[in-house]
Amino acid sequence: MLGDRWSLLIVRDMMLLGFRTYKEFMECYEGIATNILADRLRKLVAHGILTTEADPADGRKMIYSLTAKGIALAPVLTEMVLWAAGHEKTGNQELVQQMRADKAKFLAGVRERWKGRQSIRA
Amino acid sequence: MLGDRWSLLIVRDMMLLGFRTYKEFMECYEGIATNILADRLRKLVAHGILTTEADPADGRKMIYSLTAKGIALAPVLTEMVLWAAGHEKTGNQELVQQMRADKAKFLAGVRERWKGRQSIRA
DNA sequence: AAACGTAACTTGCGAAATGCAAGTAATAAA
DNA sequence: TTTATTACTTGCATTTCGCAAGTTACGTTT
Repeated sequence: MLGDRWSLLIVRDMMLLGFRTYKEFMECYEGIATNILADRLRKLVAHGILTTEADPADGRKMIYSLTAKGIALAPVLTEMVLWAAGHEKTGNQELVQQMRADKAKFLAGVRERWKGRQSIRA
Repeated sequence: MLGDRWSLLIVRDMMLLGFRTYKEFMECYEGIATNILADRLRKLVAHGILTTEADPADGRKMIYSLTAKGIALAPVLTEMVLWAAGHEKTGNQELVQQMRADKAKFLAGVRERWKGRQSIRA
């Protein structure tokens, strides 16, 4: 269900970088095909990890949100980031430091930031 | 590097179910193609997550072992199992109970069980 | 209001990855 | 010495993917 090249990256970057729109994903990932991005977003919604809603401020935009189930992936992603930081060359050392310094606090922060940002339709 | 359908399952089942040989993986996973299994094992070795060595007791067998880098994936896999258990229908509730009851103890147990079982070539 | 730009897609096509069936080589068991 | 087992490889059809080029709906500029 998350066992492909892009799905977890999408969730990670929503959670850690605050991505919310198609365009943000498209511009961030080199190599992702636009049909694949659309497909992955659709599947993540179908699996109850994301929701979509139209942006009230701009009718062209769709806003993606993490559901509770999606936010619950935070510990998985945190451990993955920490593993990668310890065993591979990775960027965003600042984030890694935060995670390492106090994991529980970091996770609480993630959950706090997503409070209220979730769409009504859980 | 782990972003495909099988790699993490292979590591998970080595870690949690004690799989060590090609045959064990082949019989366990429905749908995995034998060339793909060979390819994934090769790539995991190339990435330093596994090592291979001939079984001294049976010349036909190759024994796969987790490296320190592979064992370091334990927290990732644990969080994934817990997430899946909480949000999807999964099996092996006994294991899940153990993880939930005392995560640190569970992880210590995993590391302990793999002590000495690693091949000489780290 | 006409023209242009932008966001989120879909479609078509060649290339790469995958699943499946059928080998093969080395070793072990009968 | 024949048969079984283990760990693969090879060939081929199917599926998935990356890339380029639309398409549709909306927003912005003039």
